Amino acid sequence: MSEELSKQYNPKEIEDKWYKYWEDNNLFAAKPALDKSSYSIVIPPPNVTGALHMGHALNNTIQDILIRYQRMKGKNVLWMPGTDHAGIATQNVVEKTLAKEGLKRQDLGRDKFIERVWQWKELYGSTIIRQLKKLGASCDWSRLRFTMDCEYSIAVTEVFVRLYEKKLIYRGTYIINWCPRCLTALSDEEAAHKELQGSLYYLKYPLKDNPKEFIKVATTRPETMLGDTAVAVNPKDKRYKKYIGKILILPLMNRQIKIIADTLVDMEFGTGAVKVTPAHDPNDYMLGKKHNLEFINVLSPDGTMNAAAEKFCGLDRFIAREKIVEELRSMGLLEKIQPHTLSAGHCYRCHTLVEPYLSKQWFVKMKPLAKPAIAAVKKGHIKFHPERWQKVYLNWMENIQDWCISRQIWWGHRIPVYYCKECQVGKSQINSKFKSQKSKIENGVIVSRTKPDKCPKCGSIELTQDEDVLDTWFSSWLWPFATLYWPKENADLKYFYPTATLVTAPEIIFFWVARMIMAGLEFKKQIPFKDVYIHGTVRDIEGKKMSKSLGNIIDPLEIISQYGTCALRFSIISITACGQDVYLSKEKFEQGRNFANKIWNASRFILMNLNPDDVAVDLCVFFKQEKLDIVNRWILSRFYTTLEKVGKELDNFKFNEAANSLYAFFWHEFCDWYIELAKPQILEKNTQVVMFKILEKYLRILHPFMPFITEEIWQKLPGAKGSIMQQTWPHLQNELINKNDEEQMQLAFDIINTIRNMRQELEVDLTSRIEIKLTPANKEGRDSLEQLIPYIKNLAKIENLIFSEKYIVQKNEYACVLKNMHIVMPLQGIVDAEEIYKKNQAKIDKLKFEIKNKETMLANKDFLGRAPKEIVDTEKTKLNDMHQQIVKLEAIKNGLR
RNA sequence: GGGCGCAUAGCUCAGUUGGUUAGAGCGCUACAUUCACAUUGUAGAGGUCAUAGGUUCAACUCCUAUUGCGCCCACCA
Repeated sequence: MSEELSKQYNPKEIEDKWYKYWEDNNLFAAKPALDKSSYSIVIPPPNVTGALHMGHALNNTIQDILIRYQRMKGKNVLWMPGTDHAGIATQNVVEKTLAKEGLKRQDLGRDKFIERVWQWKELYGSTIIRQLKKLGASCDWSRLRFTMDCEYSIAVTEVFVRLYEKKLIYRGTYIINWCPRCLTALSDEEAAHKELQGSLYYLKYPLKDNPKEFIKVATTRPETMLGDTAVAVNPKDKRYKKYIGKILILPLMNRQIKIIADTLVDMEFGTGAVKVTPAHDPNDYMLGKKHNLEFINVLSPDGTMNAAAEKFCGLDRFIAREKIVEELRSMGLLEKIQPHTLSAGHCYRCHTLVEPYLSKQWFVKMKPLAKPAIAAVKKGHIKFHPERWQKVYLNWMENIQDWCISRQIWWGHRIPVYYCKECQVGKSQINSKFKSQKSKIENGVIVSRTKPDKCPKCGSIELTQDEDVLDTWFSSWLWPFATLYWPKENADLKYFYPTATLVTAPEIIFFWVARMIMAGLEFKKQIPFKDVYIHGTVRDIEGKKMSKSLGNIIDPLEIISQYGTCALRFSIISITACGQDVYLSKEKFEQGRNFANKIWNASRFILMNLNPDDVAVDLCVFFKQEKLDIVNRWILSRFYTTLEKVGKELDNFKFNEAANSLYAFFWHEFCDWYIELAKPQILEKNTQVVMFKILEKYLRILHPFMPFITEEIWQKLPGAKGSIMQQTWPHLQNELINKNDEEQMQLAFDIINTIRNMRQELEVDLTSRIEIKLTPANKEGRDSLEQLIPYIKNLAKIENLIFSEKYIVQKNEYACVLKNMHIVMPLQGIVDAEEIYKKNQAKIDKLKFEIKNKETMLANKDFLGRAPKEIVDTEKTKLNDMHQQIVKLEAIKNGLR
């Protein structure tokens, strides 16, 4: 007898204890074992700067459920943990701390700054890891990786070199997204398009031949006009035909620019004439190349105007915009300003408006990499859950653009490219004026796995490494195999790769998921994972995305300290339908807390009443030897039905349904009915065994969802050996599932509930014991009811239960119809007979209507031909029941009159 | 401009390939309380399944259109 369990579940006291126990006993450790098949998951590495938020909580709970489930099912599991160096984000954070000391990174210099970042990482970088442990994550922490680890860098460099050698990496000058705050190039994915209220400015450019005649152009960014080198019109446009080839004078700059014709120009938009700024707009860049125009860069990297902007030099782009508009207005060259909404890219890290900017960067040619990655998904080698994300993936992959991978920041993997001064090599010259696209730059570029001592061509030792670092995602896309020390082909890599499932959020399908598939196929010649489970976005109760800046965060750690980890995990899983967004409020975690408490108290009750000597038996053997009563048979059947259901749901990534199945079984069947029914016979051996075995097995299937509470209770069970983590997932025992027993019990429950209803309806004292007459429709019904009598009597508080053969209702009696059953109760107190009469009449009318529908359905040849036999049969029995009910209702009705 | 998702009880949402009387949690109402659990129990009220058509013996479920909300992608200056 255990009496040490407190009245309420107290998570704080036990969670850390059990987590430590698991770690101390190496229960998370994964080693290749040839006699077992592997199941591995790589964690989406959180940023080292990160702190646990609800998105992590959801993401990692799902992974932990999968891992713990597969571990118990006998798979050799690996959950690979790690963090991401998060180039720009981390650099920003460290720069902020520097700013507090009044320093800039340039004050420290590159090496010192990077040292500071590493220091910062040592101090704060493991915060998120500690928090993941609070969440119960069962990662193999001995394998913790970081995307800037030495060995990881080897993989990154290897990949760069291989791609370069395959001519899939190239350097070139193109319009890229430039963040003037972070002072770096961004990939297309890192420039998040947002709508903003802007203006459309109509400018007038005078013709050289006739300064009184103007061509009007419309622009949203008037400051770029300083870099205009042409105006373009559509060749079909009648308004402008006569001007094609003529020369305009660019105001403020007094530069001569040509009017060119190109079909790209939309005649409908603006004035139909468009200013062409090849250095500051992707479309204009294309026009510039096509028509051999000059490329004039008028912006500095920090978003101020540069020397090419002459008198506007040094002004911020937005101030310059105002000044230029003012000056044009005073010159009479501003036609009008219209409000205009446009969508423009913003830096995904600092939300600054990015500038399309001409600069020399490194790119990955994506089309050849995308091809096999598209095929892998189309052939079904990789499956998305829910399926709809497959379309999103394919759509992006089929329209993929080259990937700009160089970043002008310091924190990250240095590009493994070296330039030989002797061989006349230029380095990335962002701020240079562009005169010619044809440069000899590729001469003297050395791409090498290790730093070369001298130039292989001329032998010069004057080598400088490229200043830039690689996009963070250029290391993340190698995560599934680089964490296993690729390019070394070791035993771990062979055993655990490819991984089984990737669990992630929709936001990073392009950034990460798609690229991992490409990398896996390119470098490992194998898909990186078989299933991709995309969960929803966590939002607040108003549907807004949870974010620090909006201040609508619910802190998972706060929920953990208030309600416990198990409550957090259970709640968040039970409200996360496959791929749907999650709307959270604090109150939603009460359900998880209440459930944990319910499990706690039910277990406490069972343990208080348990005789340990009785329960040390094998359930199946016991079941075959003993003749169990229907209540015990029923709950066993229900348990195994639930076990089967939960297994299927987990295999199909239906986590919320699995959680709800577990919840409904335990609370509404095991506690509400079984324990209540079993109380009078709780000391009988049969009940002891069944009650205990179900609790013990149930704890195991609940464990992946609620690891701490199940471990705590498990350890208190008599005969418990080791951790619940090490137990096997219960085997399905089909012979214990008995649908007939389930139906019988359901009938008993219905009777009990009906009697309770009748008492309430008739205002009969609910505590008093009364006498009830039951009229089963046939002998079988009667036989099956006889074994249920004690239970029904007890729960429905019936003094005496009499079977009667006739349907006749006496004068001071009231009756109800339940399926093919007739329940008669003596009338007590004052009851409005007329009202009951009317109610019955309404029921009869409704039934008649339904009978009519059923009859036409059953008379229909199409239905009989198409519908499965089972359905036809059940429909027929239903119809029969209905007819019988009508008869009985009529009898009751007539009795009342 | 293209694509996707959502609309079901007062609120938040489930509902597997069309087939019981459409479910859960929270909230609300009534009753219960030395009994494992008030973080409880029993019951109740509350739904024209967004709207309009169509397919079908049968539609919350499939098709078409409409409305409202949300998300993603896109070079309209």
